[in-house]
Amino acid sequence: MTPGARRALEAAARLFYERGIHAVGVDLIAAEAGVTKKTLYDRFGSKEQIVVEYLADRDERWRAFLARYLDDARPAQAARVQAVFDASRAWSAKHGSKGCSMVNAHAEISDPAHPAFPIITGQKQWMLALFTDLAREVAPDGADRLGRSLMLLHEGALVAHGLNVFADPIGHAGEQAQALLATAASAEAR
Amino acid sequence: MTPGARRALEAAARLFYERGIHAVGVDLIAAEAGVTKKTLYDRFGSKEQIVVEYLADRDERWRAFLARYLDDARPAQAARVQAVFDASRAWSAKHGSKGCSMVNAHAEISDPAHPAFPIITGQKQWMLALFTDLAREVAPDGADRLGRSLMLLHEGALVAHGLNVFADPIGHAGEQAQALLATAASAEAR
DNA sequence: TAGCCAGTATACCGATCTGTATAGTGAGGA
DNA sequence: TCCTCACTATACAGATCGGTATACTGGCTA
Repeated sequence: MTPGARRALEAAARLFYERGIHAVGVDLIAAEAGVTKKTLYDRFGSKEQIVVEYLADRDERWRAFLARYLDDARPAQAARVQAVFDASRAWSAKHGSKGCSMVNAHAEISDPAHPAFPIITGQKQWMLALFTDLAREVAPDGADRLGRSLMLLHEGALVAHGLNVFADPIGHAGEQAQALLATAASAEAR
Repeated sequence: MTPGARRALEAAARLFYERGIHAVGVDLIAAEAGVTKKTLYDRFGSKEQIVVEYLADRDERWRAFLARYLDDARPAQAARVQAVFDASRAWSAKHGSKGCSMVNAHAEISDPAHPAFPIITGQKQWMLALFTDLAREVAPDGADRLGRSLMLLHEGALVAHGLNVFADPIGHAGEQAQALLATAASAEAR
């Protein structure tokens, strides 16, 4: 990716997240990135493609960001579940608090045939699979149920954080997740 | 509200929810409602005001919709918590499955000074207060914590439902909520 | 009968939208 | 030296944006 393209994608990412996708025009992206529209269309071809690469890049960065937290928390699975919530809190602190960019993008993209659609749904599927995998060692029999519960707590916490419903919802969700893990583990030990 | 204004608000509500607020223009709203733009601006004054009344109307309708479920479930508080999730599932089935209109609107409204902002945050605050109130009788000491957990489950379920992460997330959240209530009640009985 | 009111139809305003066109600049490599 | 590549600058196209203007119609009510 050329320097101009990189600056453009960074500017687009910031603007899309802060103001919404439809509210941001290509002229503004170009101006904020210090490139011309010509450069934008030479590199990306369309605004839609910029949106796609914005979301794909977010997803990729989040997974890499999370991977470090998960690695550091090995090997206990309960600690690794906690690491997901810790990573989310750190990510939110760094990238702003308007909630999940995938959820927000989904609010603006109605057409399931939109090329960004599989990125959005894929990210959520991946997170569900992650939670289910983490749950499997703690409670093999109830892994699916436990994974889904962890997923709901996590998604709810991101929303509550974005809308500022109460203080530190991600921390609260992490604590609740630990309680869930403990209950599930003792239930299977029976 | 005049007949034309009512049709306009109904059309706007449907279009805003399905396609997003910024993606829908006033010309389209007028065309879909079978009114002219003159009528729109005579009745509402601005697109922003249409957005405000759309969200305020949604909020009002949801509270009335929920109130019937809550009343029918009296007096047991656990049943009333379940009623919130039952109401959410019925509401989603009736109004479409793109998640919470408040969360989606928040994704598109960046300015906290926007007149729709207090409606969005107010709705979430009201839901948190409701869950906390319901939790109070079950577990007086841990009502705040329990209320927040129920809130996270509920919000997470709405997101998961909108993004179609897995089947029937609202039902799953309801079950999880019941488990939480049972645990909290027995913990306080100790 | 007169006036008001909600509505229609149509045309227009300036601004902004995505996207394209032409022309030119400066650096690096074969 | 010559070509390619990334980039700048500027102008413009066609459509749509939110919002306004003028002129008119039908129904209700005082």
